[in-house]
Amino acid sequence: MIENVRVRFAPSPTGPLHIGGVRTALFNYLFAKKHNGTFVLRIEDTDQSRYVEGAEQYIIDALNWCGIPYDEGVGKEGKYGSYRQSERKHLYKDYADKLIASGNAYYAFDTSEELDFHRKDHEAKGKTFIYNWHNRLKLKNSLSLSDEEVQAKLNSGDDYVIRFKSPQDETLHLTDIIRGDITIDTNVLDDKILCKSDGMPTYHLANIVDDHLMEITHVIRGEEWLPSLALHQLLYNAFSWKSPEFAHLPLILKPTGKGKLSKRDGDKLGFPVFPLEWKDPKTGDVSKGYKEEGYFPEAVVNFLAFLGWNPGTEQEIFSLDELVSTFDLERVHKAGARFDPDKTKWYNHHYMQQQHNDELARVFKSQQPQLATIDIDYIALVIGLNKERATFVSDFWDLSHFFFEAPKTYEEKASKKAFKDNTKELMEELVSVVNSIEEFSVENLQIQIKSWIASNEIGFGKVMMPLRLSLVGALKGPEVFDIMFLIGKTETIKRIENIIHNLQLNMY
RNA sequence: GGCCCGUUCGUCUAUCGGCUAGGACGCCAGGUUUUCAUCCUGGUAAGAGGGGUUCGAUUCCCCUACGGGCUACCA
Repeated sequence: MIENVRVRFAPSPTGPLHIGGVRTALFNYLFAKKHNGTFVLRIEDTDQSRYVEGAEQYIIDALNWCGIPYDEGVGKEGKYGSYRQSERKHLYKDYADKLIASGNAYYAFDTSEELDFHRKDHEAKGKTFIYNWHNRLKLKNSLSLSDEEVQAKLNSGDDYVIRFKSPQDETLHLTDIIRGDITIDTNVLDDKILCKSDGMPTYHLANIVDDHLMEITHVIRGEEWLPSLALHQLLYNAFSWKSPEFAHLPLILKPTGKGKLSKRDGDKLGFPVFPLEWKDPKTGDVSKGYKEEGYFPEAVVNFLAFLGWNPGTEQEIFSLDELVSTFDLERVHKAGARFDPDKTKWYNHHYMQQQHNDELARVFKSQQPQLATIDIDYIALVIGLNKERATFVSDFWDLSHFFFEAPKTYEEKASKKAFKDNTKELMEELVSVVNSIEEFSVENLQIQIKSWIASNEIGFGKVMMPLRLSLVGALKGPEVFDIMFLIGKTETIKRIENIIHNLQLNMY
């Protein structure tokens, strides 16, 4: 047990939270809970131009739906607030100034156009433009310009950024909990911008300052941040702060093809990429969500936990509590994991079996207009008979519509198989058998019908197949006797008579 | 292009120098269910390639190949 663990999930409110983001949040949550620590949600909204209305609330809703709520953050203010970086803006400038004072950062006046030119110019010559030790004295900044010039520019209100002065000729030894030791030559690092010309900090500065101020002990984030680790470590060193420990999670990749999982993959292959449905406020485009598609949060969490992590045993079904006690960052896999929609469905089918029938009935009823007037207890009984073959609540109608309405047609292929010369006569006899059953129970139905078939040496298939067809309209569904019992004696007879009527018309 | 990270069945993965390479999803077959599905049993299928180190390498090292990420006044 590690003491006083504080971790954070720090998304940017630029759109709906991607399923990969949910997994990052989940691993943070699991690690925090495992060590009786605190899970913080911090909103990294330093880029006003990318801010999307509703995204922040979406993130909060998504975490809540998954059952991995944060302990501290927006709306749950603790002693480290505010938890929105836009509201912490005033903090960062002081820290940037400290870095300038200590010689670890400097002002730079190069315009975006000038930098673009340098990049293109280098590219044309087959080189890469990196703003760092080897050319910073040739560019416009407080290292190359005289103090007077710098002061004049600052006073006149010229745009400037603050850059980190990355060191020369050093070898950095970094440690990642998942990947072990990583070695970096500081000469390939560039002088990253810490403060933008609009006065806002970039991710790098805000992130380090906030993680320090919020006393974050472990930074668990996606692998896309690995290249920034050196800079971040250097920043901690420059401030003489103890850095947290780092763990970079493998990325979630497309089910097929190249690259990381994207919104487009979900559209193309027909599975959600977001936990909740999202309507883009600008375009009006709607993206599917796991919740709305009928996934249970337990299934999503269980599946996500196994993308990049495993317990080392053969157990694959884990409740959130079990995950908390079993989770271990050391067991996180290093390589990216392809997303597998089939396995998600398998998990959902599993968790479907654990749902209560009355709760499923409630959801089913609310989704299906035809069920508006049907008694909820009856629906729950139907659910009980069909649950094991359902993956989603939305499967139930196809699976069980004949419990609510008589079949209107009989499946052609099944009819050919079921209807023989004497079927009409057999069904007529069956009606009287059914009619004679006083106490209409599954057991009695089974006993009476089976003994009638046996004593007349009819052959089970000749009765059971047309009977099923009369009740269901197809050769599928639960036990016939269960169906007969649930729909009741009157309806059962009505349906058998209906098939007799159809046979008389020689429709088959 | 440069830098960093990675590479076991189609997919998710186990193995921390002894392997007849295990499990799960998917797929296929059989059984149960006088239906369909579920379920059960079985099958299919893998350590990128080449060098080392070692009595012995999937496991450790190097090279190559391939994959991924980063390379913005985005996070």
